[in-house]
Amino acid sequence: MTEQPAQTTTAGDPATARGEQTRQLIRDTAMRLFRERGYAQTTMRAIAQEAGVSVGNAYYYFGSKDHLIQEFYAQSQVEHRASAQPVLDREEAFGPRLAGVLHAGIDVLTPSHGFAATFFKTAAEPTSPLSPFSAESSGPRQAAIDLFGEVLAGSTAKVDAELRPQLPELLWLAYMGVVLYWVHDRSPGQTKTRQLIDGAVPLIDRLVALSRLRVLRPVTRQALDLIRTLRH
Amino acid sequence: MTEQPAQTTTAGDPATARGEQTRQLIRDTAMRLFRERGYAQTTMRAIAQEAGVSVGNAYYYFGSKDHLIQEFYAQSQVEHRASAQPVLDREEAFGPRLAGVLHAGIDVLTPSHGFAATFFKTAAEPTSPLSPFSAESSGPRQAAIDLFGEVLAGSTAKVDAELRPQLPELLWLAYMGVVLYWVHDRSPGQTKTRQLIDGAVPLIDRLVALSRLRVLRPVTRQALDLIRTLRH
DNA sequence: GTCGGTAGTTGAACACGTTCAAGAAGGGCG
DNA sequence: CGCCCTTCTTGAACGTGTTCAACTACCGAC
Repeated sequence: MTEQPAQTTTAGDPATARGEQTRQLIRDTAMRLFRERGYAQTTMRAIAQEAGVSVGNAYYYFGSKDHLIQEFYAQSQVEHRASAQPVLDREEAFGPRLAGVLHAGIDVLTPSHGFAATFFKTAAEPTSPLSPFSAESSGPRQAAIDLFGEVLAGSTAKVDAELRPQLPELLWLAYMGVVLYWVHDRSPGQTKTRQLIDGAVPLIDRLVALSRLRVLRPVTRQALDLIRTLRH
Repeated sequence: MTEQPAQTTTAGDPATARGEQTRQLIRDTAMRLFRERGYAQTTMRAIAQEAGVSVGNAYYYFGSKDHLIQEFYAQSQVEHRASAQPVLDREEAFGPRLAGVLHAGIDVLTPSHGFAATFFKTAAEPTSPLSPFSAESSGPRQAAIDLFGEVLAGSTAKVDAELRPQLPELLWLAYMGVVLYWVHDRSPGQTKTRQLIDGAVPLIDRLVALSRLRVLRPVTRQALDLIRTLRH
């Protein structure tokens, strides 16, 4: 439609540059329609028509309708990382850092609450490449875990030596729990989820501090052993 | 096909007795095919054909393919309750009671691991009536929570007075976590899930006992307050 | 016995996600 | 320019879950 020079705007991978703008066009159209109508109500035919391509062409770039979700997934992760940066720069204490990063994650997701909720079912399926535990999404997952690693590393918190290496992954798991709650949260503006974060963070903060307590050492060790056993 | 007397075998609700055996026939056929071929590979047409009815007739009894899952759900709950009974009769200590009931739940689910895993995605969708948190499944859910109430009530465990009323629901939530792990468990025979139960139960047992400890009182209270706030 | 209404049943039709054989576009190379 | 190969694009066709207007079977009332 629009006339443009030979080189792509983003100047990405030159080996696959040819269809790149078509790919982005389809992706952006899909994201828009998902937001406007919801996931189930957006048909592949509608996406193709609005993007001005054929149905089959959409399938050339995205193996299935679900794969379009993965696009959303990756995009959200990047936005989360970016919107968490100010918090990591500003805060020093563990609690505020964690709370800030969790809130930032929900901030990013909030505009898509309606349709994100619908598609999270796909993410829950173990066989799906969309599962946050799957190998296919290990990239975004590791990035997310690393983000919580930064939360911890940049903080002044004193953490039990045995707990420390496991903590980022545990915090990520807690974040998954927050997202799960958010998905089911029907309160206006998902305020309950905000309460969950604000309530759970001091609790986590406290528990992390308590993990160094003598009485709790055996429990801590027991729990960590279990986690190590269960990791695949 | 087969000749039978006027009264139904189960002699259930007389008001809706007429189509009851057709309903059961469709349900049983669906469950069998789900087990044999998996959920996605079983078509509504195949169910109808094998049951010897028309496709539309299956939809007369079950609003959607998903609703057939709910049937599996309810059935599993009943079986769980039944297979947990010996444990509740035999054991007196909290730990063994809890472990026994959790293992019983997985025992019931195990033959269906293949297809149950696939359909749990539907249960994760918040808008779905299949969600364990939804109003539609409040019946089975309450029954399940009550089961954990029995685990606690019949035990000799000493529990913090404030924690006690919340504990059955928390234990059910933990059970949901076990099921979630089981769904993703690819280890042969799902042995990892068994390890999870055997590892987590002593931990829970220990934490419940510790909840009465003075140092932990504030944390316990803080956590319980949060939970009460978040319940809808 | 006949009538009427409810419960049950049917199969064709619809919209959807997905596939695929066929073709078009583009570019390197003689 | 002509050739070939890869990349990209198309739209018809398939199988699926679901709907629905029409039909049949039953059963109580008159």
